[in-house]
Amino acid sequence: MNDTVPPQTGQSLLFLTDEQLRKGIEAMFFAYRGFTADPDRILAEKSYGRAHHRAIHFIHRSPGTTVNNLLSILGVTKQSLNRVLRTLIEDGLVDSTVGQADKRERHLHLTPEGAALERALSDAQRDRMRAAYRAAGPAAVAGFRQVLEAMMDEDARRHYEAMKDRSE
Amino acid sequence: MNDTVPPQTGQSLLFLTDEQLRKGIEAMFFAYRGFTADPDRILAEKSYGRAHHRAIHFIHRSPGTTVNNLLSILGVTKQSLNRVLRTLIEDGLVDSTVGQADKRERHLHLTPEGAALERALSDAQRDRMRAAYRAAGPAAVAGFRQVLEAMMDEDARRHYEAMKDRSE
DNA sequence: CTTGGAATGTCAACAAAGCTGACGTATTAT
DNA sequence: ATAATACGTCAGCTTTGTTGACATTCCAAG
Repeated sequence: MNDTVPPQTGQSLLFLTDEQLRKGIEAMFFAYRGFTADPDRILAEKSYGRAHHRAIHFIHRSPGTTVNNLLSILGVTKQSLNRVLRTLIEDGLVDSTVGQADKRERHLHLTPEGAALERALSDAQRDRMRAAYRAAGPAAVAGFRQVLEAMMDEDARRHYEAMKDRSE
Repeated sequence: MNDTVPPQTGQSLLFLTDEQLRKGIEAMFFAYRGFTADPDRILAEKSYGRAHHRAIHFIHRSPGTTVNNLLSILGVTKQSLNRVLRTLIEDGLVDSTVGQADKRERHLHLTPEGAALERALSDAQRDRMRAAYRAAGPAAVAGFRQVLEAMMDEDARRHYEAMKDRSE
C-alpha cells in the first residue's frame, strides 16, 4: 500500500511503515506461540486444552463469577464453554453453586485441586513472562502493555480494565 | 508464589511482581483476539480460516518457499498444512511448482488472486496495528517488540529474525 | 547401479474447540 | 399471568490440529 517513503512530519513516523507493522504482526504470531507453549505442555499431560486453561484462569481471577459473566469475558458460546466447564466440574476442579440472591445463576469457584492446577499453569506462564520482562526492562514492559491495550477491541478492553482494578 | 513485596535491589523490580506479570498475560490474551478479529471477518466470508491466512502470509513473505520450510515456520504437521494448501491451490490462490534443482520440492507462490486476498487480509490487520502503534508512540512500540522477541521460543525467534532481514 | 533416505503427498481415523439451532426448566421481572 | 433471563443439553457441523500407515519420486552414497 504505502510501501514508499512516508511523508515526514515534525517527528519521525518511520515506525508506522508497512515494514514495521509487518514485523509487529509477525512478532505477535511467534510470541503468542511461546506464550502458550508452557501451559500447553502441562495441559496435554492431563488431556485438557487451552479452553480449560482460560476458564480456570478467569474463575481464579473472579471467584464466584457467573457463567454469563465468564461467557462475555471469553467471547465464546455457552455450548462451547459448557463442554469445558462440565469436564472441570466432573473432575472436581471447579464447583458450581446456585446463587442465593438469584437462583438462576451458578457461581463458579476453583476447588483446592483446581487451584493447584491453576498455580501450576500460571507459574509456568509467568516464568516465561518474567524472563521476557527481565530481559527487556521496565521501560519496554510499559510500552508492551500500552501497545497491547491499544490493540484490544472495546469490550475486551472493558474486561481487561475491570480485572486490573482488583487486588491492586 | 511471591505475592509479597519483592526485595528491593538497586533499581526497582516492581515490574516483575506476579501482579504485573498477570496483567501482561491477560493483555496478551485480550490483545490477540483483537489482533485476529479483522482478518477473521474477511476469512469467514470466503469460508477460510486462520490457517489459510498464515499460509498465505508466509508464502507472500517468502515467495517460492518449499512446503518443508513453511512447515517449520508454522509449526504444524504436514497433513494439517497440506489440507489448507490443497484448498488454496484448488481455489487458484496459490500455485505449486516442481523445483528445478530438486524436483522433490514444491515451490509455492501466490497467484494474482492469492495476492489480492493477502493484501485485503494484511491491510485489515495492519490498520489495527497502525492505530495501536500510533496511539502508543514509537518508544512504546520499541518496547512492545523487545518483550515479544524475548517471549519467543528459540526456533520461532530464528524464523522471525530470518524474515526481518528481507526487504529492509 | 542399486539402494537407502529425504521430501512430498494421500488415506483413514480421531480429538479439541469453536459454531448454529432448538428445546427444557427454573427463576425472576414486568 | 406472561415474558424474559440464566443455565443446561441434544444434535449436527466446521476448522484445525493430531497419529499412523503407506506410496511415490528423486538424490546421493555405497
